[in-house]
Amino acid sequence: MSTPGRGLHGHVLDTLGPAITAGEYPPGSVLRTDELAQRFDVSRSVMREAVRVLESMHLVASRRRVGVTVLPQSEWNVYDPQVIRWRLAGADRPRQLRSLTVLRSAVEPAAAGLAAKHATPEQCSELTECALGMVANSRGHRLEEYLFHDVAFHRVILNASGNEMFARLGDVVAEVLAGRTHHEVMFEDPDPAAVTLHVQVAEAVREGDAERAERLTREITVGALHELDILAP
Amino acid sequence: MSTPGRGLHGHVLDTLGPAITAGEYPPGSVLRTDELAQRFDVSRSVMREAVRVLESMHLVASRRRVGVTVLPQSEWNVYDPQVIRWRLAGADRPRQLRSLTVLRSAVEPAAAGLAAKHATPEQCSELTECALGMVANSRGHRLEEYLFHDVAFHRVILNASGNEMFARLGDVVAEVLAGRTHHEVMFEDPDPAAVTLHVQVAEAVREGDAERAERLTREITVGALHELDILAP
DNA sequence: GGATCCAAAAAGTCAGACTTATATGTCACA
DNA sequence: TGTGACATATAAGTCTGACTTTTTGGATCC
Repeated sequence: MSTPGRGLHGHVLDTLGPAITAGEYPPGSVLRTDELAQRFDVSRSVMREAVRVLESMHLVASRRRVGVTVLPQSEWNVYDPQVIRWRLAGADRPRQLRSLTVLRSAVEPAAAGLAAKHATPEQCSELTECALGMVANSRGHRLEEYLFHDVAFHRVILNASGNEMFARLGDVVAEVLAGRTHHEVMFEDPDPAAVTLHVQVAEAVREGDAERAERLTREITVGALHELDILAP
Repeated sequence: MSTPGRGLHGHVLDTLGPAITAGEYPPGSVLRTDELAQRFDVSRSVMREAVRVLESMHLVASRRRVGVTVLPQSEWNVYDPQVIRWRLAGADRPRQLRSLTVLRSAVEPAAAGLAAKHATPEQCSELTECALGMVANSRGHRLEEYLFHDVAFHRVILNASGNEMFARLGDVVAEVLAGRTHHEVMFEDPDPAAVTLHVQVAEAVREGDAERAERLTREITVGALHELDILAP
């Protein structure tokens, strides 16, 4: 997916991270560095590096004479892309998808409004191109092609907002959209209404109509939330 | 502030992190682990742990035969609380405050709307208490006391939304509010209109009026944005 | 000029010895 | 019986030095 096999400590993280975020070790569980090092067949130095990374994500806390304690979910850095990926790969994927979708529905309309004010001509073109790509692939079960343009569309909006915090949510949105296509029930072609809305958002941004861009994007995200309610009520 | 002196590698991070986020090492700069270890007078193992943490924040990338490369700002995990703190402590604090305030103005109204639906009686009480605390300290230059209740108020809203992603922005909001009080020009007492709005939001949440809670909270955040425009146009 | 090979450089890994903080149990004393 | 001081064991933290692996850049050769 992202950066696989960036050393031994990376391999350890790929195993330990998902295990912790999946709740395999309940909060308060204590792990010992030496034992983990043995289990993963790596040296203590490598294991320590892995623990440091988990610590920086606030998944664990390391204390002398105690060990490596697993922290409660409320402490986790849930905005860390790595943590998001681990959790989306795990058991409570539905819960995770929902909370991310709620976040989207707060952020994306605001981003679209700003994009209408700040988008460069290039970004406007890209946006139109993405919307057209969505239209072109909205029928005939071309789900992957549709997804590709959908993700690109939302990335452009977030980037064009000019706000760094918004822009960095591009990966999150991509994960959510991909998750919807790949894991949820999706036999049918995308909702034609949603496709139209994307085209209209591109229009509004091009015309600099912030209010309209925001309102239309809100309709898109409300639709996404509604979809979740239908699939997992 | 948070977890000072959690070992030697923590001290290294406290120096290197702010230096990198402050742009002291331009993107593409190459550092060598051994040299850094010497500079900070720590062993290579400790230095490696620090580098691993910076790497997990996507501030740097470590490659064999090359060294530790500083990544461009666009790669940074800007939602990492540690990174946020480092950047707020640095030179582009104003920019950072602005982008965080824009984020707030997208998220908090939505959170308030959800809070109106999901807040427990306890949370409603807390909210009212906070609002009253703000009123009580809104005059006579009791800025610290006012800030305390203001932060608590917004934390309760975010938590009561029931959305984990929103809830985890409590620390960010706290930093922004604290930053405004401590570093921006703020001779005068808080805007009475803002105080009233907080009281009204507490009311709306208590009454379960989501639409009103959202609208009032939007007014608060619009005010915060407007304030920034006046101070740093 | 281009493909191939070589050597240096820096990160990566490992093993072992030592240090330090601290939770916990022990024991004396009240 | 409870309480405080003290000893001890434990696990993280640190350091060092040797070795491995990957990769870059240049030298060499065709």
